[in-house]
Amino acid sequence: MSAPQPHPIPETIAADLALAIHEHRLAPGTKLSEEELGEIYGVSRTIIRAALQRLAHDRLVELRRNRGAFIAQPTVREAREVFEARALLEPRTARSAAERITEADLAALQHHIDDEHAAIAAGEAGRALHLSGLFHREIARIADQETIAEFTDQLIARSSLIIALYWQRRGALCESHAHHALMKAFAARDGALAEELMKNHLLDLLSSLDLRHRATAYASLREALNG
Amino acid sequence: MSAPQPHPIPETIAADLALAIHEHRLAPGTKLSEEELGEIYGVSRTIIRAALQRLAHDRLVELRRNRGAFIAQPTVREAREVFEARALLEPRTARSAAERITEADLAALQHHIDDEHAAIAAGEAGRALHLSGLFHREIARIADQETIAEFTDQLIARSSLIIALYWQRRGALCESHAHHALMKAFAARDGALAEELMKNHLLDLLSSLDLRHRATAYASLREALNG
DNA sequence: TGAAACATAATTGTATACAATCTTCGATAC
DNA sequence: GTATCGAAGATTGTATACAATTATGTTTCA
Repeated sequence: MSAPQPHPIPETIAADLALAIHEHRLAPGTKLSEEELGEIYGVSRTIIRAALQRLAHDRLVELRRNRGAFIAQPTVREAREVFEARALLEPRTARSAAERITEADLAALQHHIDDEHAAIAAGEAGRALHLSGLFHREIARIADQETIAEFTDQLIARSSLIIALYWQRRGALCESHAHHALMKAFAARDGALAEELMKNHLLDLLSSLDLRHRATAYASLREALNG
Repeated sequence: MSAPQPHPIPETIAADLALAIHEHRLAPGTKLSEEELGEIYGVSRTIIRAALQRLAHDRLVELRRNRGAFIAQPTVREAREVFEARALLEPRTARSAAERITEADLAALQHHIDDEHAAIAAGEAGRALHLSGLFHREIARIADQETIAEFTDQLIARSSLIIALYWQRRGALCESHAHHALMKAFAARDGALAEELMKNHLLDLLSSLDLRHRATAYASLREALNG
């Protein structure tokens, strides 16, 4: 959606597409036609190509030469590596965050959790997943490590694709408990506990994936973006 | 250099520019004119813009809207964060590498060290620095963690810029000893030792930076790229 | 002399046109 | 009936043209 922004620069469009991917409105493997995207956003292919290139660099989109752009389909190996990388970065980040978190930060985190619950209650699974990612993103921001936070952002985004492909038992709200426990550690400024909880949380996530099968579900571009 | 490739696609040009940055032929702050680059590489601005966008995503180039592209000038804070991130990723990577390294890998690493020494002996400081980075890059490859290796690549590239800006006492061949010690740990398949050595090596690098002053040195585009 | 304002030039941002490549689908041969 | 070849169509790759913005240098006024 959001066609007529004041400056529909590539960045804006890339962000919109990324959101659609996070929320599972665009499924892995979906072809992203340049002309169609151009019509949807009301810009020329020049802008679309820049946006697609950006997404490709974040590994959310795969560019095949002379073939076009497709929503990425992470392999089993990539899925493992992404969560292993997260398990390397985020626990340490959680520790830093716990050691410097402010009351305002705590309130913001709680807000994310509340929104996530509301989305689950409303049956908006995609939005809930996105908000769950934002929880992790917020922690990286609180830790005040911009460079690592950017890597984490990228890994969270790729996790959305991985979950779309390999998470079979979707209904489970397995994250809620872990996020609540993390909140308690943050509130107590217990860095060691936060680190341990985050580590286990990420390993739980990885083990909850079924890396044997791939789920498949497609949707048209206009359906996913215009709504 | 390297103007008439069979397919001077953006990727090729971005790699060439990245090499020039690694080898300190292009200094931080240098303006990258689209038209001039287009003439140098014999392609239109379309290709150049794609290459610049890619480099911007790797933080080697900064894009200022309506102003143009410039070789990035990492801040003091960014310099610290980059080496902290490396200190978080690379020691673990070195451990994995040590545990699975093959004889062929060892030979390749030794080859890098030899090349580096040859470059130092020949007074090619820029090339030596680049080869020093390749040593780290090779370790990430050996560890067989593609995702983390990519992050490491990016951090190594940014380190080149940081060294250009903040490394005052350049003559010192401070890395040689550390790389030799790492080689011994790898040869002994001693993961714990490799992890420890890498950690200290990176902290040494950070502490050898003078984060109070910025060095400045410019060169013309053609001078840096056509040679 | 110094600063502000304007005109001109240069550079980047975007759209469009054309070329190259791939896909599709039908015809033909076996 | 299947497979292969080929032509038409569609899509991406690149170059160019034009618009928008910024940089520069000159003029004018205090």
